Amino acid sequence: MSLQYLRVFAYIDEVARSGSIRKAAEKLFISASALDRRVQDLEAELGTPLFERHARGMRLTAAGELFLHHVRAQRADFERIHGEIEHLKGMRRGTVAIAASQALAFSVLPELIDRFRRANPGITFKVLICDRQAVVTALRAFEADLGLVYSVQPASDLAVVMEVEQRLCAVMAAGHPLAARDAVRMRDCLQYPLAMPDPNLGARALLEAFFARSSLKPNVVLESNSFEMLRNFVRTNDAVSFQIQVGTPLQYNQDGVTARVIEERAFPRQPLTVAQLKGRHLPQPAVRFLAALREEMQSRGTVVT
Amino acid sequence: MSLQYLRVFAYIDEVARSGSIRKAAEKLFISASALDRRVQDLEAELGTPLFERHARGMRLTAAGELFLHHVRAQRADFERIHGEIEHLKGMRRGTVAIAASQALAFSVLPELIDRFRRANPGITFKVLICDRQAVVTALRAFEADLGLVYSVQPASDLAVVMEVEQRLCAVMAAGHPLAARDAVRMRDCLQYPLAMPDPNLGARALLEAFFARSSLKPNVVLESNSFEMLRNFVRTNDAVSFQIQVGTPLQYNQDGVTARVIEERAFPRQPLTVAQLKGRHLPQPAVRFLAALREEMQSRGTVVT
DNA sequence: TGTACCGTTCTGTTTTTTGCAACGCTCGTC
DNA sequence: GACGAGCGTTGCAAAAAACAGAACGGTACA
Repeated sequence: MSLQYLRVFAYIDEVARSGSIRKAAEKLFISASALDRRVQDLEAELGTPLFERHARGMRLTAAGELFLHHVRAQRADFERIHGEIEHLKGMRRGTVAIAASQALAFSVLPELIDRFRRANPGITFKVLICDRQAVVTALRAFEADLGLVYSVQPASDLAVVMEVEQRLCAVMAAGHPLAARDAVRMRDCLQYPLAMPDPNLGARALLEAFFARSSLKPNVVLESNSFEMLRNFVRTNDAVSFQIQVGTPLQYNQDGVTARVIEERAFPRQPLTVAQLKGRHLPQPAVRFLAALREEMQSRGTVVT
Repeated sequence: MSLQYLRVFAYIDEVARSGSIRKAAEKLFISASALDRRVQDLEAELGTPLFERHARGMRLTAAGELFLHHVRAQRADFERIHGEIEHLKGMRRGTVAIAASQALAFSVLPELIDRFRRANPGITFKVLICDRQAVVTALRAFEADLGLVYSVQPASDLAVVMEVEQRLCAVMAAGHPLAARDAVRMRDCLQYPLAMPDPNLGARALLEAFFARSSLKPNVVLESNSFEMLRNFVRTNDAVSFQIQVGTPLQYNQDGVTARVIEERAFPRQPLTVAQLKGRHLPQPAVRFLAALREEMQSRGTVVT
C-alpha cells in the first residue's frame, strides 16, 4: 500500500536511492521526463534544490537529506497508521521488519519468529541479514523497525531498547577433543587451527582485542564473513571457530557441530543490542515482537537494558 | 506554505474541523463535490470510511481519528522540516506556537517573548491564551508546540518537559493593609472580601483543596474566569484575590495592584508545567525558546524537571 | 574523439481534478 | 404532515495536472 497522494514522496525516495532520474523512473514505471518534472516542481515549491546535478546522476543536497528523512519517516508512519486501521477492522495483520547480524539467523530469530507467528497469525516478517553497518543504514532508511546487532557503534540517532550480555563461544566438531570438556579456555583453542570470522563480523572485534593484549599467537587457517561457512568448515576437521553465544547450538549438537562457552576471566565483553531509530513510533506488531524478544532473552541470559 | 502534494491531507483536516463537507469546501475555496470525491477516494484507498455520514454533517470514525492524527502530525512535521531547510538557506525564520493559561499572559510571556525576539529576530510567535483543557486540545491538534499550564491533568499522550514550583499569591490594591506586611497568611486574607478565580482556572483547585480541610469560611464577592477582571476589581476596594506566583507583579506595583506570597505551612502546591505532545519533534525555534524559558524560570524560582 | 549516459525541454496525449446543476436524504418547523 | 433548509452525493463537461516519447545539450570515460 502506498497511497496515491504520497506518490511524489515515493518518487523522491526512489531518486535518492537510485541516484539517477532515469534509473528511478524505470523502477517506478514512469518516464524519466515525467519524474524529472515532479522533482523540479517539488524543488520549486520548497524553494531549494534537493539534488545536485552531476553528469553521473543526482546527489542529495543538505536540504535534500533533511527532506528525504522526513519523506521516509512519513511513509513509514503512514504504514503504521494503516496497520492500526486494519487492526481496527479486526484484521490482525501487519509486518515487522528486522535487520539483524548473521549470528541471529541461525537459530534465535527463526525459532522466535515461528513461535511468535503461531501466537499472532497474520503478522508477517521481513528479515534482512547483513553486517552491522547495513543494520544501521536500514534503520535510518526506515527499512527496518528493529535492528539486532552485536557491537554496534553508538550513534546519536539510534535508541538502544535492549541489551543482552553475550559471551564468546568456541565452535567445533561434535567429536572434537575440546567438546568433551565442560569449560574451555582461550589457550586451549589456540592449540588448534582457527577459522576466524572476518573483520566486519562483530565477534572479530572481541577476538582482536583479546589477542592484542595476549602473547598467544593464533594459527588462522580460514577467515570468512559467513558464520555458516565457518561452522561447516570446522565440522570435518579439528579447527576451532568462534561465535557469540546467542548464535550457537550450545545444548544440542546440530549437524555434527557443537559449541562451548569460553571461560576467560578478563575477556572483553560486548552486549548484543536491539536498537531502533530514535524518536520513532514503532508499529504495533513490532512493539509486541519486541516484548516477546525480551521475554525470550530474559529466559536465556542476562538482559542489561 | 502547505505543499501542493499534501493537498488532500489539508482537505481531510478541514473536513474534520468543520464537521461538514460544504463548510470545509467553502474554507478551502473548492466545490463541495470536488472535496467529496477526494474524501471518498481516500477512504477507498484505505479501505475504510473515515467519516460517519449524518444528516447534519460528518463525524470522524475511529479509523478517521487515527488517520486525522497522522495527517496533523505529518503536516506539523513538514512545517518543521521546511523551517529547517529555510534555516539552511541562512534565513533565520520560524514560528513558535504556544498555548498558555491566562496567568502567563500578564507579564511572563510578553516579556520573555520580547527578549527572545531581540536575540532571535525573524522568529515569530503564535500565542493562544485559553483554559487548560483547550491547551491540551491545541497540543493534540498540532496547533501549539508548547503548552504552559497550571495544574494540568496528566495524559498519556503528553510529555512534561518542565515543571516550575509555584506558590499561591494574594493579590490586592497597593494601598491595602495587607500590602504593608511582608508575610501574609490565608486567615489574614479571609478578613477581607474575596475575588475568586472561577473553577476552570488552575488556582481555584488549590483554593478549594485548602478550604475543604479548613474551618475558615471565605466571603466570596466576585468570581470570574479572567485574572485581568479580578485584578482590576481589587484595585479600587479592599477585596483580595489570588493568583499563582508567576502571573503576579511581586516586586513592582503595577497599575496600583500588588501581590504577596501566601505563607502557609501545609498549603497544597501544584507546579506550573510546560508540556508538549509526546513523541513529537519540536521545531528548532521552539526548542530554543524552551531553553530560554527554562533559563528564565531557573532564575525566578524552583524548576523541578 | 567518439560514445554512453545523464538531466532536461518540447510536443501532444492521457489521466486526474474540478465546478455546476441536480438528486435523494434527514432533520426541525410551521 | 407538508415544507424548507441543510446535508452528502452523483453525472457531465471543462480545466488542470501528470504523463510518454523524441530530441537536445552536457559531462565522463575509454
